[in-house]
Amino acid sequence: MATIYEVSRLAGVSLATVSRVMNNSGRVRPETREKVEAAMRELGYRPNSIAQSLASNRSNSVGVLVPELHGPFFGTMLSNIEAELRAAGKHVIITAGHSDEEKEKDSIEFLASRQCDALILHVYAVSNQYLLGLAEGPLPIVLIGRDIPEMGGRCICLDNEYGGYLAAKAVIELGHRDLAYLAGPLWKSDAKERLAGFQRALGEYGLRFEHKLLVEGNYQEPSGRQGMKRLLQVGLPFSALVCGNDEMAAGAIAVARERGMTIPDELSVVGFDNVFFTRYMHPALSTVNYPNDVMGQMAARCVLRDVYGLVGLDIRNRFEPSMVRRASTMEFRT
Amino acid sequence: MATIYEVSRLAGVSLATVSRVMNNSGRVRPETREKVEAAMRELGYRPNSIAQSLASNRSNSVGVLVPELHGPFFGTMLSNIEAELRAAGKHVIITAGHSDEEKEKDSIEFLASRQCDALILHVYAVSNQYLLGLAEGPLPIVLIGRDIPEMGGRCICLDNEYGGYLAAKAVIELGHRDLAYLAGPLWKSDAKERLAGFQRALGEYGLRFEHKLLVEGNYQEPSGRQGMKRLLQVGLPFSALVCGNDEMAAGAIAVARERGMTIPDELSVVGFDNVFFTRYMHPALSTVNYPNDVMGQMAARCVLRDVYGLVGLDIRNRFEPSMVRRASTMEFRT
DNA sequence: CTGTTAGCGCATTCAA
DNA sequence: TTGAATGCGCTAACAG
Repeated sequence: MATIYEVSRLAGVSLATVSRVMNNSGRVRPETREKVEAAMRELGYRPNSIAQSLASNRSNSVGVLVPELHGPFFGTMLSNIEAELRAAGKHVIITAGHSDEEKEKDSIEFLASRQCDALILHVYAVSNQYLLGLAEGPLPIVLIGRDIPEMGGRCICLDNEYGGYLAAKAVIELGHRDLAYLAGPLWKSDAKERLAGFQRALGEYGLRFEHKLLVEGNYQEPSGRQGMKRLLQVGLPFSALVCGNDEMAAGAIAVARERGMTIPDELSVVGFDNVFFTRYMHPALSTVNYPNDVMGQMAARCVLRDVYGLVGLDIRNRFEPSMVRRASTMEFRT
Repeated sequence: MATIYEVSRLAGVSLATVSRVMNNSGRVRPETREKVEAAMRELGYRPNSIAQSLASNRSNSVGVLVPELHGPFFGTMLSNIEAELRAAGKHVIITAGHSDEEKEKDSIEFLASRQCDALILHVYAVSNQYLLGLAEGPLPIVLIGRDIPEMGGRCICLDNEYGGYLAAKAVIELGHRDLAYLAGPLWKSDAKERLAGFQRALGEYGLRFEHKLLVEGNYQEPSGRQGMKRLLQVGLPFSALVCGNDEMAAGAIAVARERGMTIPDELSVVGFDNVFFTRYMHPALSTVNYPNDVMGQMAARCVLRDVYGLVGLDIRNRFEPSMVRRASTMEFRT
């Protein structure tokens, strides 16, 4: 690997000059620049970014922490974050926090020790207090999917409560009056908010919230299956099921089908997130759209602007969910 | 941020000693070690990994290049790579190559300039020659999903040909004699191999391969829809459809259903990869299992062993696909 | 067992 | 516009 020193010798200039042409910093006479560039080409020179980082105290890499790397939800988010950052020449270091406080903190430490210039976090387990403390430190952070007002514009989030509201409203307006709810893990703020929105809709339409028809899952498909079984055991009738996310909806539908129910004729089902596979399901799942792709992009732009000083970036912080009507819901019929 | 120098002063020892306790290198008297550790704790010291990398010429990070970050297939692969490497204290830098030669090379340059200790690559577009050239360079690489014999044990791959064979065999043994094939992009080696296996099975069972019932897609769901439409236009009957991957199978099934066909009664469908959503489909998709999770793990172990010198790791290079029979296939009936 | 010393490859003053 | 000098924080001989 050629170093800057060899380039400078071949070009007959000093280290500093080579550094200047690399970074377009300071004035360099065009002819000198040419000489240097020729030397770089001849040697196949590639700057050592580690050394650059050490000298400039800037690593050009941003750490990203999401709950999981697999699964339909975070993949698209990561994809957009990477694309946006990569286009700006920044590296992405990715870790998974597994919704566990210990692991989330561990990941953050991990990324921080790697001298990331900024962190993009989608975390569940760590407290707001912890995050605020972190935000006061020297390492800039941007949050996705979590709203902490004190953090100013450093949160990219969705109105989950309204999403839950929309989901309930969608089936209520189809005439359903007995709704069950298959919640995500209620210690997670988004799951709790979605449920709250659901309950608000019931209230607005004068429907009673039936506690027995609320079951808590963990956002995974198997818990959707389990939850559906529990709901059926309750013995109370319900003609519509609203789910905390799409994966649980998929599980619930599978169980309903095993029990001989047809969807949507005997049961309308609504998911949440609008992950890609909802279109492949049969019937295609009605769900609440979560624009996690552009939200990922916005988080990336946030660090591009705040940390790397890029200007003229279009950035939005708050997003509204929207209802996507497909085939898993239909009018209530007795 | 406290530096090693401040720690050494507080502990009343030299830089070198602090370095030794950090890296467990060289003998250090227990009491000295204690003093140093106490000082580190008191200062909340975290080593600057950039500086470590520069000094040791080792970045403790491995670059990973996959075609896409989203989608069901690579997510689980990445997840396992990250987990395995992370457990060993290594960082993962992820980029996407988008099956484009330019972008793949670009990504590799990108990762190399970041001083990765090794690269794990799942690439389609770059040539074997290019990869062999790369492998001769100073940067160790491990390939997933691609077999280049000259690379020795540095390939983790699946017998795609056999997978295609199994898929065809599965429906043939159910009595189907008219099979259609919805291929992946045939310039990709895995797509080509899967098709070859399919054809071999036909031959072994004395069936003729009908060119008109071969359609090429691009591994994405919309191309599955398109492909299915094209197949139906051909006018030749077929009672079974074998697909190059699960996403295309999902698209094909959607179209079949729009045309009023019932699956599997009127058409048996087989996918490939066994991605997670095949279980959520209705009917659940019969498919060929691709153990990309453990394959990712094995690739990670490969670099752990070859680059970081870990020993005692269980590593397998070649994997066999297996048929997963679910509900989308059934016996042929006239 | 511990301290001294010399870089790793580059950015960045300050002079010239 | 350019060059010389200094240091980023740490590892790795080498010496003691």
